[in-house]
Amino acid sequence: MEINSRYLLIKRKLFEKVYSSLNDEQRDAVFTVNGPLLILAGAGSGKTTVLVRRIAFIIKYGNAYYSDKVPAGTDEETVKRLEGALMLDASEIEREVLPEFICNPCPPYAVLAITFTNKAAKEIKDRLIAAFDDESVAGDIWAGTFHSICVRILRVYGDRLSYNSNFNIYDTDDSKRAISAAMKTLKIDEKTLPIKSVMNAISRAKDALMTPESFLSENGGDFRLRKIGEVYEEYQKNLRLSNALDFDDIIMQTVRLLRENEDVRRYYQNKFRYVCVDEFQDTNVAQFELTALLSGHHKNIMVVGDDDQSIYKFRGATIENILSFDKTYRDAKIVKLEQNYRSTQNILDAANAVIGKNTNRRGKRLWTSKGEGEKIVLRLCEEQNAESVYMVDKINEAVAASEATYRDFAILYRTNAQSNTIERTFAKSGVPYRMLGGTRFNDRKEIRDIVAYLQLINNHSDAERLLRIINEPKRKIGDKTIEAIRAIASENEVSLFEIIRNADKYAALGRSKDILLGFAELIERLTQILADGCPLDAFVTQVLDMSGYRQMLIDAGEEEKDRLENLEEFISGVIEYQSKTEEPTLGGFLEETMLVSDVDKYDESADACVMMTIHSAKGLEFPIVFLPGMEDGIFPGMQTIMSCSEDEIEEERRLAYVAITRAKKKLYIIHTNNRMLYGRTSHNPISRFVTEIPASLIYRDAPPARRNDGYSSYGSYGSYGQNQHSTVRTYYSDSTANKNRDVLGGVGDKTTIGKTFTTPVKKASAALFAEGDRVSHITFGEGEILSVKPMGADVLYEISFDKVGTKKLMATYAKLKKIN
DNA sequence: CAGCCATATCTTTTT
DNA sequence: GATATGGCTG
Repeated sequence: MEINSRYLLIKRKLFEKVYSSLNDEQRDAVFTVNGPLLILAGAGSGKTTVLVRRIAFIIKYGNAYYSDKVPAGTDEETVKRLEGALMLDASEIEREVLPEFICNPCPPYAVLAITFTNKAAKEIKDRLIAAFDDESVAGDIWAGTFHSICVRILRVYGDRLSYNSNFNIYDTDDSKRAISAAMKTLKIDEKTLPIKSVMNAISRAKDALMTPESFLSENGGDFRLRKIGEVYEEYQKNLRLSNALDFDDIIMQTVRLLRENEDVRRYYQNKFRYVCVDEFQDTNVAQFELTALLSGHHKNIMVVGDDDQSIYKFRGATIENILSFDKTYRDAKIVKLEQNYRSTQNILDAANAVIGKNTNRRGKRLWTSKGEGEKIVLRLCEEQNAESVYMVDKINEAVAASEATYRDFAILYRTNAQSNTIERTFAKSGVPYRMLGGTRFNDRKEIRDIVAYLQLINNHSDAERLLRIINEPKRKIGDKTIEAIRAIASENEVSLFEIIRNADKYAALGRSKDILLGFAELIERLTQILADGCPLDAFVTQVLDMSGYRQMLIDAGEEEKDRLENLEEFISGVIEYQSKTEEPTLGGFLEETMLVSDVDKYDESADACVMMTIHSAKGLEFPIVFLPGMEDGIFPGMQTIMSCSEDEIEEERRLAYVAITRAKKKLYIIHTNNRMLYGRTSHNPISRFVTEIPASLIYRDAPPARRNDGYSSYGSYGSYGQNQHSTVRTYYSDSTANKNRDVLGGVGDKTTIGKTFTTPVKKASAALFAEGDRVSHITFGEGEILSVKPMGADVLYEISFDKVGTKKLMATYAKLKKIN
């Protein structure tokens, strides 16, 4: 063989040995450095490892592996030496041999890694620090969320879009208030046009990079959409006057900045030699465009994702981004990671079977070297309490047998509504648990208020924050005064604060002018105190004192004690920020407050079961997973079923795939005969996704035999039931044990259960109306019933409304009235 | 302007 | 069934 080929071959072997802890595909992904690269990473396939090691590889070795360059003077002797080096152990090779292959390595500041969540960004940063053993190298790498990276760019170049660099960020709640205000200005009634749908439409428009102008010109024909477009226009105008951006703006305006400013675009395109994007299946149009722009010069864009785990369509993600990546980037290389390091083969087979029913996917098949493992346990319970009790029992059994500890268990549900029953049962049982997704600390009123003060001090133009606190504590500034200020401000196209500061110049503000001037002075004095170098924590205290906010809470006495405590905690947060930040500033603190939620810092060390929605479980793994409520009507939900849209069913199926693949060792699937939902008992059939799992993978855990009441509709495994029954008892320590046990076993005299069981469940509002009837609906107005279809316990009406066209409505939800 | 009662609503959520 | 919001009244 020719000397050059031998050299290249042995070089690659040396790299492969050093990276032998990775599998072939993972290694290929790490070594592929140049050009567009799509990594299709199945659940549990070591995605983050690959991402981090690839970045480290790029910085250490550049294109060393795939480069065909052979150094001048390479001869037989060189090759012999390298062949000899193969005998060395991996760390020796890495230390002594690999450096001679370095080929055009990349400085750390030229690498950009983008994620969706702070948690993911932090994990990548931490692992990079570990990889380099040198914090400064890792620190130079741009690793952050889409939003944090865009804000970083906008703080520098925002002036090109006429944003001041101290712009504020509006979260969903602020933006809701602002949209509501815009609708008021336009005299659009929130009843005819629900604010939620307006918010959603505007948000989707921004995701798709549509300006108010393009939105209006595209949708001018439709009355409803035109109204939404007008709100969008007004809202956007106000954001600008407030020198504020909402979450969607942060991305969209960055794209605009890069598109419209060649020098800025060039600067970042030259800067970022390598762009890496995590969770690519969750990107929307704007984010896709952003990554394309940033990588537009060097074209070294790597994206990792899993089309089968795309579950955020409702917030604008377009699965097409990942499905057609190689159409956008014709020369893209695709690497599939299908080896799973998390679950047993049974669990993977179940997941493969379910997701295999989807058509709109690239196709992957997860496998593991772990072996089959236990079967998936399928359990039918009578109703939702029994379902919860079953989970408690299984957890107690396993813990008592020392097979697991509490933290090994996760309960994943489709909707938060399911969590109530579950939580109640767990609370009674004494099993320690942790529930994710409650109200966040930062969403509390007092925290939002103090943050609003700080935001207003940071950026006097911020209208929403000003309105939030101008009368908090009460300053006798009422609606009329505010309306007057608004009118003047809007007329002059200046900020509200500007008007308030000059309140004495406007006759309309006559009576309130002293109060308004006093408020302006308060804000300006505080601004001065900060400018004079007051440390942040002391400053926040000043704000609380001078504004009278703290006094207001103290005066309220015992009732508001919690709020005072929360404010103390907030100040601790400020102190924490100060100590970890080199140059703490108010702006920096506020940015972190807005862009970093407190959800990701829950205590993982506590030995407790975890409960959360399937959505929030994405990316996590647990030895034992319970999936309660696996019923058609819940999962997939009623809305999805009624939409009759294959796309939406596929999205739900992906969610089912995510749910199944969270489990490492054991998976419990639970469904019930009767379920109380929205105040009604419904009997849902088992989820279609469960029926898609091959029976051979499933063990049906039959409930214990019922008392001789003739209703044992399921095959009764009497002895098993008895057995389990007594096992259960052992672990209950408190007084509620008997009650729980009764529900589970169905042995007791729970009349309610008996009733639901014996009486056929009433058809909700069955056949109240017939085909041809004229009905009226609270939002849709009047219409004619086209068809009546019984569906489970409910009835589906297809109604042709006079004003809004044909809609399908469930009798239970649609409050319909007959008209004669 | 605050507090109370009536009413509507009922996926999924991070930034 | 539970909750959040809104409108109304004192």
